Amino acid sequence: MPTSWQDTVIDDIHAGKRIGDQYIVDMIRDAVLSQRLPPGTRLPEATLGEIFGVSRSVVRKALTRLVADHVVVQQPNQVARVASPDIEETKEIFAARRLVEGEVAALLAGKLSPAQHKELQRIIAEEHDAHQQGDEARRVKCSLAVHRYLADQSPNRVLGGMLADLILRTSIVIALYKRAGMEACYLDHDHADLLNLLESGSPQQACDRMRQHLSDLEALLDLRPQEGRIDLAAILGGVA
Amino acid sequence: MPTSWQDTVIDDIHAGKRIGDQYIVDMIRDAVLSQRLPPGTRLPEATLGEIFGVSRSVVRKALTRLVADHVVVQQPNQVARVASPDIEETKEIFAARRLVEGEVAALLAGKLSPAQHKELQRIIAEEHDAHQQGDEARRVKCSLAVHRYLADQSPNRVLGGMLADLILRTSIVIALYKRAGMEACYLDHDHADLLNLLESGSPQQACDRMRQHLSDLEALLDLRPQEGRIDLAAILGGVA
DNA sequence: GTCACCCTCTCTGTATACAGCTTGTGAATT
DNA sequence: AATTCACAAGCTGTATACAGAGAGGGTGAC
Repeated sequence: MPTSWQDTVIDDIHAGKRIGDQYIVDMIRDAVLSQRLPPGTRLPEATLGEIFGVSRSVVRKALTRLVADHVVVQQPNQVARVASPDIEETKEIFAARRLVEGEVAALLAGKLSPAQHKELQRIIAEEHDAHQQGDEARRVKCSLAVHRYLADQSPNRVLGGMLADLILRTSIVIALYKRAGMEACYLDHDHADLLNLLESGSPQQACDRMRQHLSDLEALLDLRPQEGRIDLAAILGGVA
Repeated sequence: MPTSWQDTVIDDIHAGKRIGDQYIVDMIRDAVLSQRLPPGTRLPEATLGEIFGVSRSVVRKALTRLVADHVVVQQPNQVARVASPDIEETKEIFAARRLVEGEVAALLAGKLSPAQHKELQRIIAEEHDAHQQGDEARRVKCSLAVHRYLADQSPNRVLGGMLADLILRTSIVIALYKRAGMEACYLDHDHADLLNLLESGSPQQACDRMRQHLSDLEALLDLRPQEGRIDLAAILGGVA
């Protein structure tokens, strides 16, 4: 599976890009966000080193940072793995995200610059388009882009950073707990609604709508305490 | 300055403790919390390695983690330093902390176990005692202990973790911006009040009181845009 | 057939070596 | 006296070597 990265990496090297720990962190983060790296995936240092063409020193630094971000878990003398939070932690992540992203929405409400409004509109339009065409991967990417943009544009950058972390962790738990058969987590007009309230609503309205949006998202997951399945996936997991 | 650590470290080694990156992270975190390491202090890898009796590999891992925690800042090819946030970031840290710790207080309100109540009471009593005796260092330690205990006991551990980070960052900015002449940041009955509301108040009341407490704390700082002083301290700084 | 043990292989933890960048110092020049 | 240039020292970035922990498989005894 990481073999598919090889080519990208080689391209980037030829493009003169610098391969360092930042690069590796970005690549892995992105792979987790787009659910190309499922929770529980093994991430041996030597393997990653070969893929990215660097020594273990660099890989280790990248992994340490990813552990701090809660994207990767590491136990002493064991292979690092993509995190796979349990159900309780999942609920806590959503609760935390409601709190933080609700506040970010409130801070942004009524204060969007024309450029910001336009950018959000563009992303949401593309998301809608992707959905129409059934291009699921692109739709997910756009959906994430909406929230990541809000995190980036948060007037309070500390909150913005915290939100960026929570978005990442949310992606992981969605990959873990999305209902089988449910092709996607798509709430049709939510993002457009949200944009309207950010543009012309009160902070309280924007906050409430955001919190509702996130609760709806959480409700699409299957968070009942069904023992077997998750642990199996996580522990036997690998990439197979 | 770090020489004072030497002895502690040697003791710990003889006590059979394992010196690893976790140990170093804890020591530095603690030194920052108790304001023994002022913002801007240089932290060269080799020096830390000698002090703790480990190689740079271990020190580098510890520093990477501290950077992720926003306790230390690192620029390429430059010595790591204790973070020294600017005034704007300081305000953002306080705003974020009001949001998070307010929520934690709300979650805890009316749900304190007898053991939790007792422990908080004990810490607050010791804080009061330390204040009476003019033992400033101990009072600060107790004051921090109150908030750290709340972070630890947060029913939502994700929020708890975020709060722990914010407490650390708050300590740093207090060290940076506390008013000269103002010996301490002590709000006499705030913690006792808070405990009362956590015990018998509504979530909303506890949240509001916590937010107020944090705003009062922020108000004790000197956050006017006075250029020179801070940058001087941070940049010329060192430990001198 | 099953269980226990041992061996091997893989992977991580740590130390160390070397290369390159950055900064400060001192001399030479204007 | 001020300025610039060059050299030297201090530190970081990266690679690599080696030791030790863990997991899995195979073999032997019961």
